[in-house]
Amino acid sequence: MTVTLADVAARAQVSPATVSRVLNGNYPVAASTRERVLRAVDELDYVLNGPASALAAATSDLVGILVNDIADPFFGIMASAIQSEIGGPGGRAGGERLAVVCNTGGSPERELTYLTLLQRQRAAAVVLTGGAVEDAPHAAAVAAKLQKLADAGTRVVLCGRPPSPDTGAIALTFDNRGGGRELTEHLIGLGHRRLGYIAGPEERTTTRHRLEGHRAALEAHGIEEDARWTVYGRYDRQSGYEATLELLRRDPSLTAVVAANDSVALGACAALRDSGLRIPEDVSVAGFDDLPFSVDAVPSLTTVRLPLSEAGARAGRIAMGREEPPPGGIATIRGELMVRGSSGGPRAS
Amino acid sequence: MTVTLADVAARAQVSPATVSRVLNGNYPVAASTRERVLRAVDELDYVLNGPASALAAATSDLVGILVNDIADPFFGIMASAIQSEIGGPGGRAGGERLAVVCNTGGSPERELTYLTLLQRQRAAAVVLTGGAVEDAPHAAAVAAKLQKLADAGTRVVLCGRPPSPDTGAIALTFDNRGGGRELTEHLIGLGHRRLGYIAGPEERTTTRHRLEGHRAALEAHGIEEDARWTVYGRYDRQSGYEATLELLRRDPSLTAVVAANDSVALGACAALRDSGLRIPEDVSVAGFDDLPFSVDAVPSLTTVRLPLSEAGARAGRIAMGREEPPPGGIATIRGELMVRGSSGGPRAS
DNA sequence: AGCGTCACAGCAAGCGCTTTCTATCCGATA
DNA sequence: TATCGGATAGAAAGCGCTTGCTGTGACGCT
Repeated sequence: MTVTLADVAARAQVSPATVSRVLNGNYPVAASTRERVLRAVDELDYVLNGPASALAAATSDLVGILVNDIADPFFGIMASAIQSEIGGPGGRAGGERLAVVCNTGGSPERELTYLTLLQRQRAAAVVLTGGAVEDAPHAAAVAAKLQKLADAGTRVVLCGRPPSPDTGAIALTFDNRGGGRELTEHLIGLGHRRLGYIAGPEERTTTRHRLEGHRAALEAHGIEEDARWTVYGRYDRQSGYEATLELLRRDPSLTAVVAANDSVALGACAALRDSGLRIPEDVSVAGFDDLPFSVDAVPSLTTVRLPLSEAGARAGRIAMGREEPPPGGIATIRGELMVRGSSGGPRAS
Repeated sequence: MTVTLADVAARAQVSPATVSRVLNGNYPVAASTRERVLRAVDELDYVLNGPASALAAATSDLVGILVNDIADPFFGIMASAIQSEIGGPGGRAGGERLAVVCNTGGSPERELTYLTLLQRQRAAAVVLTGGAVEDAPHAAAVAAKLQKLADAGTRVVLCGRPPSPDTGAIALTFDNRGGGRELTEHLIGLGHRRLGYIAGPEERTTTRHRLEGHRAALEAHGIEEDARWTVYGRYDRQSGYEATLELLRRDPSLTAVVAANDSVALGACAALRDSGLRIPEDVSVAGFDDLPFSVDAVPSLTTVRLPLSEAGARAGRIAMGREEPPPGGIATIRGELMVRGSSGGPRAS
């Protein structure tokens, strides 16, 4: 039924071993033999059996990429960059590898299950993107899993995720705290003193770090934060919309709204507009990430640019062993403040 | 070193066969035995060897999803929906399956290579999303590959892609032509007679179909198209920006610009604004797809909504054999015209 | 001429699991 | 009580490939 190595060997009049070696190309094979084999492969339209070779060689060419939400460009961009370096077809490196993008939906259980699935497939490497969940038991479970993967020879890279100490995982972390702080300082510098903050899900590291940066900025400038000024939500537009209405309800005198990310900021803009407020004349808005659409918003969004693509590419290269991991296995990647149209001085109050 | 089935068997005092049966759960195993085995699995922290079981069982639990550009929400949304039905952790269906999202970057070669890689892994199913390339040799090569996959028992589903006759592939096709026509008719209905069109890459089916719809509308209303009114580009914002400037240069009297998709439309809006034109007072703009950000654009984008999520979910279910394929293996999915702020009557000329 | 050296090619032993077929134990049936 | 069939468990034969080790000529060297 299906063509096997043996069939090719028979046709090329060589042993299966030789065919295997031609296909894997890491053993001397005479040119004439090689050609004969390749011809047979071609004629029989032979396709290697992946599982069989993975079993025999005890390695696989799968690389897992875990993302929270594949529909979110934040992850899409990173995944794309990672994958471009993983190889896959078109990648520079030989040895075609299959990049597996796994959508965890932000769920800790799914994350764990995917990790197990990848472990089961004996993945060559795994890249985890995006913030982690702070829940201690889960964090421990994930750490244990990463440890195990690393022990089994799977290279583990965290991209845009806090380091996971003692697991052998390389971490490329975004400086969310620093970015958050810089962003809020920018607004404070413009004269804002009453700033609302729309945070992401409370249990995520990214949420906490950005918020901490925000608060550090407030504190540094002697601004006492009002508990009403922070609302938690999700990392999506709708959440931003609703949270903004809530903020406005709690304190209509706010002159700026800092959002957990750009999508949230967009929702915030919509809510403000629907409430009859102008941006930035009445209320300034700031996002985070600088996703492609942010520059197209009207007004364009003041935000913190994260080098998603660069970070992803680097993570991919490290995962493939094509780049030295950073010293200590940890690198912090800074964001860049992008001042645009959505932020301005506060209205006279 | 690594724990194998045999180790578990030894520990549970049963044969490897029994362990396998417990794990796969499709053979009667006494409750007490099962429990003993599961305990051993737990204690040893055993993880099944995927390749080995795939080899022995001659089936794998990998499902491939091919997308043109993972960083583009159009594909991200579909991929997400497909994956949610594929199972993966959290999916309803048992038998966890690993969804593999492959980024072709729109390149025919990569598409083919990924298909081979998937074939090599003996994927359980493959879903191809997005338009195809029209290039005949390549189309034939892909068709042959799909045929082979289908023959090997891999379920093949096309989602948002034209049917591939005689390959055994199920097709859920978007009615790009109809949508394009409806959209342009809307603009014509508003009084526009001079409409620019920013198409996607010339060799893609999606591009052609949408353009055909546009032209059909023009023709139906007796509007003769000026060759200067069509510009080809890519499916991204920048392309829309540049193409719009080009259109404006060619014919400043245009009163509407129809874009290949929403991203392009956003670029068009930016270009128009930068050219000092108001939307829709001076020039109306229309997009296609209705991606999430379209409603947030200012003005919000008139576009054709494609039920990406629903289509993806359905494709996923069909791929998993959990839903009947449509009669004839082909279903056409219609878009829905969403009239919003970016389209209005033409300026008095 | 004799022998060590290469450069290749083949043998065969698995890799870790699934699954068919067979053996066994029991309660049920006559 | 002898027989049977159902319910479980085990033995063993692969699944298709990789790879360490073992030939085997051909060549070059002394």
